Amino acid sequence: MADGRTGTLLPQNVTIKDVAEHLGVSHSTVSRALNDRRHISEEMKARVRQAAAELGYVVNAGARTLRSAESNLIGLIVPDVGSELFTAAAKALAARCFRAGYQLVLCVHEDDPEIELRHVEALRQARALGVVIIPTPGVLDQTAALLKATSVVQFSRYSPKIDAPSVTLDGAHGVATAVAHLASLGHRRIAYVGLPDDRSTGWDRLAGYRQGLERIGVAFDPGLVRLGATLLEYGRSAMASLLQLDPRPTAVVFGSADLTHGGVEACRRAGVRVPQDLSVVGYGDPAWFKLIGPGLTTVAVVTGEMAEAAILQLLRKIAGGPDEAAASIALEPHLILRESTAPLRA
Amino acid sequence: MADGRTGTLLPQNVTIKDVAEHLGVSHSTVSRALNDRRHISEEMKARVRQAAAELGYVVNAGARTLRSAESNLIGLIVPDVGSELFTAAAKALAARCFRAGYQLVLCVHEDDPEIELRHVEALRQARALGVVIIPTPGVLDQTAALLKATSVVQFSRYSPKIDAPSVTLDGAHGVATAVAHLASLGHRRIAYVGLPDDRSTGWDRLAGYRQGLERIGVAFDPGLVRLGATLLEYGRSAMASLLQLDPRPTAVVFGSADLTHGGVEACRRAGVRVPQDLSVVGYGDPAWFKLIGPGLTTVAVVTGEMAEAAILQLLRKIAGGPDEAAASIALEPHLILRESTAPLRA
DNA sequence: ATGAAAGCGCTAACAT
DNA sequence: ATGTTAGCGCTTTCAT
Repeated sequence: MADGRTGTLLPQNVTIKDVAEHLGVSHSTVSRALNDRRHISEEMKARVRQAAAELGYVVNAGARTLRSAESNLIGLIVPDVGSELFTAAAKALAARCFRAGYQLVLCVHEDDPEIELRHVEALRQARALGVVIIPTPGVLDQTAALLKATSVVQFSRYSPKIDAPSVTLDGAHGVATAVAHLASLGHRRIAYVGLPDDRSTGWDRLAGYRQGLERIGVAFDPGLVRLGATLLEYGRSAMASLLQLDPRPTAVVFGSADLTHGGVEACRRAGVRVPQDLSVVGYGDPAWFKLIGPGLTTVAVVTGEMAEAAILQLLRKIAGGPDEAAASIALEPHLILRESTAPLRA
Repeated sequence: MADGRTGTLLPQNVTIKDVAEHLGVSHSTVSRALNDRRHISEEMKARVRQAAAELGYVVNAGARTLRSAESNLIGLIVPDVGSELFTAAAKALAARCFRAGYQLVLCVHEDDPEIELRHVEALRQARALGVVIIPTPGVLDQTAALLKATSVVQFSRYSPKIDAPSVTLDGAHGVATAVAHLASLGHRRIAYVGLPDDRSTGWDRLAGYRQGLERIGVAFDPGLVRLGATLLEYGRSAMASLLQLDPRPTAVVFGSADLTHGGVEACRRAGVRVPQDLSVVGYGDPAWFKLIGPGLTTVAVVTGEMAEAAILQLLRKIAGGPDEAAASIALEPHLILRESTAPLRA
């Protein structure tokens, strides 16, 4: 009764055997023809292709995976899907994967280690070939263990638990440069709004802030620092609270694009003029930063380059087997000077 | 020699047979235990789970797919990965898929129908359960045919070739409303910068522009219309050329977020003040639109709602089989009034 | 150049 | 409650 092969409308289950039967040949011949193997006549190849097309044959990737023990899946594991960083990574990965015949599995963990684990499990189950991961701050041991069986590259963030090379940004350098720039304009009360220091990107950039201050001989003042993870909203509230201070900071450096976004919003709401009342250095460089007020001075992340570097590392690892050596690299950000910073006014 | 099962460092290929052997039971018992089937003692379940964990067993999704003829893969096919729309769709889909135990395959076609086809082929090969697609303007027949074998929902754009319901936005309504708003401020020379009319989103919004003009009794003037697809750059150049006109338009409506972005940039470069010299209505509402100048008046797309609607449709189709009826729906955008439009000056 | 047969890892129908 | 067996669709020996 429930025979999938009768004339039910959908030609769902056409297999290599059906094609073979249709042609009166063996199914291995069909396989050879379709896969362009040797020891098969051109004529047969043509006939098989023809028949396959007519019958609507579609190779079953699952069966192939079963035989070869490897899929064509590459996992992209990220905290969220709206960030500049994600966009760059996804864009580069998508293009490269497509060209190489891989499929890209998108996994969003929202900074939840449990969700992250479940994604990694699913990728292992699917015998994913490789993984690009922006890890959560609290990667679980089990996650790290599972990841060992695959080619992995850490992207943007780095977790020491995960035994895989990383492609990151030298955030410390970026933020230190921002502080130096502000100092050169005469600023001394420089605030910092950044990510929590439980993640590599957080402590890295915070360290840069401290280094920057040290170099200009200004003591670190915890009262001028705000760290938080809810990004947009936190940027708003942190900036608002800094504006309450007396004396106010004369400049502020942000540690993420979303925090910058929130901070700028807060300034606007409070009627604070940038850069007349407050100099601002953002972090990251979404295309719209240049449209904010007179254009936002910012620590520009070379997202495209980072993404390309990560993908190339991954593809190399995949091609070279699990032992392919691969070094972690950290790219240098650079300061883009626009109009949101100005000399300190007496 | 090349025995995967010897003590090579990676415990790659642990199968249920290995677990069974380890326990001295049959592999079907292991399967039952692992899948929580009936007719199996709690004790055995526990022993099997324990052993599986110890040996590092990971189920082979490929084999499972082979048996069941269905994978747990859902395809998301989109033109690009940076847009507000994509972000909304990916976010909603990712969350829902995760909860339902599906994996999300990201496919980027860059508006190239050939690439689109290859993605659809790959998804068919992988026996994807369902597909959410923002189709290219020129969907190929073969693509449409392949898509028939799967549960599909069209998102944002609609292609008549594809036999699947769509969740779109009533762009005509949105743009017409924008025109009406400008007319109420006294504007008559209202320009339009939009997408090419080869895609549903293009002609739809253009139609809205014409309707809007008609209602206020202004003749359609092709000289005030610019249509292009390269988005950001086109927005810039189209706006620049409109600003050359004599007499200039006193207001402009955009037909996409990226075009808006480019257009605003062009205004800024040309030293045109918004809204004093030119009233501007954008399209879409990325979070940063409110930070542009005094805040951008815009046709707000309810991306979140759209995405949710699309996902729900898809999940329903997947659950209900291929014959599950599903109606196309078009959501209403609404105008968000900020400060980029002003009464016409004499 | 082609066919026959085995087996990848899993589930499920059918014994016991 | 557990074991035996077959078969999903494919690739790949090994025969012929």
